[in-house]
Amino acid sequence: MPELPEVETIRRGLETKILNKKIKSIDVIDKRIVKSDLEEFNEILLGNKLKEINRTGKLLHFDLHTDQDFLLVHLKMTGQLIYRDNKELVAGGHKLRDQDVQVPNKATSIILDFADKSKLYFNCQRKFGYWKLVDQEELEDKLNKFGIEPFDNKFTLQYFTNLLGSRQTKIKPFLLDQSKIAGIGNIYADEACFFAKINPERRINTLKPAEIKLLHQGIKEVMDKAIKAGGTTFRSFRNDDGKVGNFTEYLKVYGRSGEKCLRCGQGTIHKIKLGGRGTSYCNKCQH
DNA sequence: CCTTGTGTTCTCCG
DNA sequence: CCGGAGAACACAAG
Repeated sequence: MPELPEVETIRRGLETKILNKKIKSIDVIDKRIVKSDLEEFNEILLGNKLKEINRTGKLLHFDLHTDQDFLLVHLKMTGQLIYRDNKELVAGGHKLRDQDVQVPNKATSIILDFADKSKLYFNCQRKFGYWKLVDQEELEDKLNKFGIEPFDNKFTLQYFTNLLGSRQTKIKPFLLDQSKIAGIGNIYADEACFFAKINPERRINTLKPAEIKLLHQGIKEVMDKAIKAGGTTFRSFRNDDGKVGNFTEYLKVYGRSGEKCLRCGQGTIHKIKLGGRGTSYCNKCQH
């Protein structure tokens, strides 16, 4: 599941590769992905250049060379953005090395061809992801709906404490709310709660200041380490080179249900449903 | 029926 | 009665 660390991994990767390259052709293989008028989509992108790649939460937004034009790309659950340079081009597409994703493949939904013969492939197995062209106003409307970025300097312990307030709601669904904090998804919500030794079902107004401090630290630390490891590949995540992320081996609770707790050695990782989401935690050391 | 991110809809409460 | 909050549900495809 691409969450903040995975999307940031892709953003950093692509930033060194596709900026200011002329888009020579666009192949929209699956029209469902494009949420703009297809004709207009082609018209604006053809011959254009991507000037900047930004990320807010789990959403990528490309600043196009022409004024007032922005491209939103959301990976949702299974989206991949894979870049291949002209050296890897063979008949029928780009051939890959071991453990890589081969592109194009049956999940490939959009292909951008750049003037230097490099290509950007958008793969999306479940077709939930989208590409959408927006103007400045729509971009701002969209971005304004997001809460604070966890790595924003303004995201201090005090800010987090104020944000939590005296709500009675359970902590995990709150962490997943993109309008409060941007970019936390199911994996890092569970991992941050584990870090802070907090049961994901705890009501916010029962959290002690020391627990809030640990949770604030956990959100930042877990995602910082995940970015440094190039993200988590649980199922389909690949970086812009088509490679898996290495944070998977550091996961403490996500995907470990039924296994012994790696911290206390006594508890077992339990899996429950919380707010409609699978939720994993240690029954012994998370209170 | 499961997976998760997100948008919509509903209810509740002040 | 309005607005916000939060919960519940719907939807995407395999």
